Amino acid sequence: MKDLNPKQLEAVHTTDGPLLVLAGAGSGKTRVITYRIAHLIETCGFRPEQILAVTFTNKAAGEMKSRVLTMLDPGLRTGSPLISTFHSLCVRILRRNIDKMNAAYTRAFTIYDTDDQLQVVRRIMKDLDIEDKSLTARQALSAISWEKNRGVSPAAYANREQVTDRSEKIARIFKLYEDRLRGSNALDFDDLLIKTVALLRKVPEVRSYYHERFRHVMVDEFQDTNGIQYELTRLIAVGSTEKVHGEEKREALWRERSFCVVGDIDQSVYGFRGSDFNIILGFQHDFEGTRLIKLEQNYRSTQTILEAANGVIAKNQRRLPKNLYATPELGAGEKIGYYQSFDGDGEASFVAEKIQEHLAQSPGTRCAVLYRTNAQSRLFEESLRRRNVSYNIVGGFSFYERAEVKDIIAYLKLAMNPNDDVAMARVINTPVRGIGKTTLEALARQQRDLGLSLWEALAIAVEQRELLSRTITALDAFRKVVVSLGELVAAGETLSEVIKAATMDTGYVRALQEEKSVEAEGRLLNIEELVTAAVEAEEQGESLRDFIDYAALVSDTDQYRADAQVTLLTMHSAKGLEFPVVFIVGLEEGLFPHSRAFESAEDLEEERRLCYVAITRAQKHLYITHAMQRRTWGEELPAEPSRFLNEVPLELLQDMSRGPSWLGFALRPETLHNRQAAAALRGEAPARVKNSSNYTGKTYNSVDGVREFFKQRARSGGEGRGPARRDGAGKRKELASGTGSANDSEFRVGSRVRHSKYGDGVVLRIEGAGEEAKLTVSFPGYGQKKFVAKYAALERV
DNA sequence: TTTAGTACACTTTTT
DNA sequence: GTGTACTAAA
Repeated sequence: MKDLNPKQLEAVHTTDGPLLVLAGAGSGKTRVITYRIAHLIETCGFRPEQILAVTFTNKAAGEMKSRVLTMLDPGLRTGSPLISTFHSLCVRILRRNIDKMNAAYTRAFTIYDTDDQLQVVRRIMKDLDIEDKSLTARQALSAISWEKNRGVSPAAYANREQVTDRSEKIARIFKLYEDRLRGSNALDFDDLLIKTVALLRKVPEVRSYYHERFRHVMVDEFQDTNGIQYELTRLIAVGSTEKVHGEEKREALWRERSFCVVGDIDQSVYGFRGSDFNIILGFQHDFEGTRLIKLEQNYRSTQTILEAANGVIAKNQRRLPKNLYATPELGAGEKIGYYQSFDGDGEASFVAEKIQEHLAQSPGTRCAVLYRTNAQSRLFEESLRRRNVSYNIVGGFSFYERAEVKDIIAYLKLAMNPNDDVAMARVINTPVRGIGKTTLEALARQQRDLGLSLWEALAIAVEQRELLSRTITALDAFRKVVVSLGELVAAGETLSEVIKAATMDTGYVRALQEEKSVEAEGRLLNIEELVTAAVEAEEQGESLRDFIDYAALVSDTDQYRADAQVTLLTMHSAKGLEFPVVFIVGLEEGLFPHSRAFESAEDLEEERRLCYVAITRAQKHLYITHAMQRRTWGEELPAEPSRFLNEVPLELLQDMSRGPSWLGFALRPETLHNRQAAAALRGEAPARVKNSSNYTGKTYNSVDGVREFFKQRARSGGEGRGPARRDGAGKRKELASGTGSANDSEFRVGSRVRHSKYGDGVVLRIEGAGEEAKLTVSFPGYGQKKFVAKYAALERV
């Protein structure tokens, strides 16, 4: 405890009553939580099981768990505190108690991820014949989720005052969606929280069990909680959601008990999924006698980086004023590197080069590239790969999202809950068993008429024998496969045995082996990996149930490895992490801030908080970059510099661009004058702040500057773009002007080429000519791949 | 019924 | 650029 400052120490030592810790970025928040847990166990004598700490991501939970475990005296480690995400906490509670609620669910319930939910909605829309483009399954689902999270039932939604054509459709989908999930004994991510809250409210024994058990409840990243999550934690910590009146009652409640929430409204970046930082603002009001502790000493970043972060966040209206003090020993630090590139490739090259410099100068330095959307990662992957810099990427596609992995898991889900319609629809004909569209439709019809699950409909179909005998045989074979898997589970077979049966006895692996294609090889490897993961989980004492739940709740963010030299990740995933060297890329209007945030001032402020989060990840070196044009949806479009660039105090920036840049323009005296005038105007008219036009006003000058710059560029021919740049537009022009010939094709049989994913290979065959040509390329280790020359990112070596 | 080929939508951010 | 959903042919 000696290395804590007085404020941190106060937070650790406050062990009775409600406690609100406002922790600025880099102020040692996780440290405080872990020390506090250790203190409660080692000094106050609470048993580890009496402590609950809730986080939002598995990553944060895992990190906290391991830090607590290494800190605890091994002698006192009789059990471990429950450190978990909201969702896994709910799964845990529901698996033990959901049947006590009498709500048609059993403890064998299945969890539906977003993909499963979409399948359900798509099917419903098909059944209801709602298939116009104005309402996509995705939109319907997000509307439903929004309503669910606000406690609106399908009936209440249907009876609302304003009924539009759209809302009427959604109401019908909503109703069926809930029915079908219930029929499949399935819960979606929202349900996990909603049903847990309902359970704790309805069943006093369950509520008091958890209330009595957890004497100390802690919530990390509290600014990201939504109403339901808040309710959940209150039900556990307080035993009710009522305000506790009267000094005496409060004292009785808080004796040897605490409710500690930690957060920072400037880092609230999950508004899109319903989080509401008004909850943190109202906390003291909800709990009389709340102890408030502010952690304002930043131990992470240099003075320069902090000033940049403060400069940006100061532009937000909706916030609590806050001071974040730098640690003098860390010094002012280097200026912030600014780079304007011609396009996305140029940006990626700059970043990769700088990373190489840093790694050469001080080997072992951890670098991170932060972007707004996952789609941006590709260019950085390519440029790093070209330079042989190994990297670690967080997000994108997860292992558990791969088709073959989901297939095997669907079999396991069916073994435990054959009524899981989504799982059933997924594997009933995988591998192919001759159960096609017609048969499925027949089953679906019966299902609808009799109100059954797909599984029950199948059993009846087999019995009635009204289908072709060949079909009946196929259906019965499938039924037997699932039944025998179910028997294994019922007999208490081990996780590894069941998963082996799910891969072998279903014929899944055999089908892949017979395919003998490269893709099948890859799938087999993934299945192998899944089995290995299951065996390892079993060694950790996990059951099949645990394993499946884990697969449903892990996100891509969890793949983060702290030891990697270079990490590529979104700004959202970067929350809670720190890196000596940080690149924030794609600072362009429409990308960051994202165009979806343009409509409302609130959303823009959330984007700005995201910018604040991104900047404060940096410890020593920070770079910000933007491109003059960027490829979106395959189209190269001009991009305007982000308004956030203008909000960083410009004197903190050092221009590393080749040639003239936006920054150079912004720093010209007359421009500066305009900026100051604009700033003064803003200061005089604070009432207009809510108007979003105010935001565009700030970048107005700079936008003009960019146009000017573009004009100049057109005349002078532009900055030095890399000679290796593949310019799709240029090629198209050549073709159009009639110069296209066989010569036009970059490739010949025998050419050596490089692909971003498969590495170096040799062209085996070319079909067609020019950019439409189809190339067959052999890659050592990956086999043969086919590409269309126009689309494949193939480079000649 | 299956498969190959093509059209098309996709891009916030996460459990 | 990429993955999925639909369509046409076998």
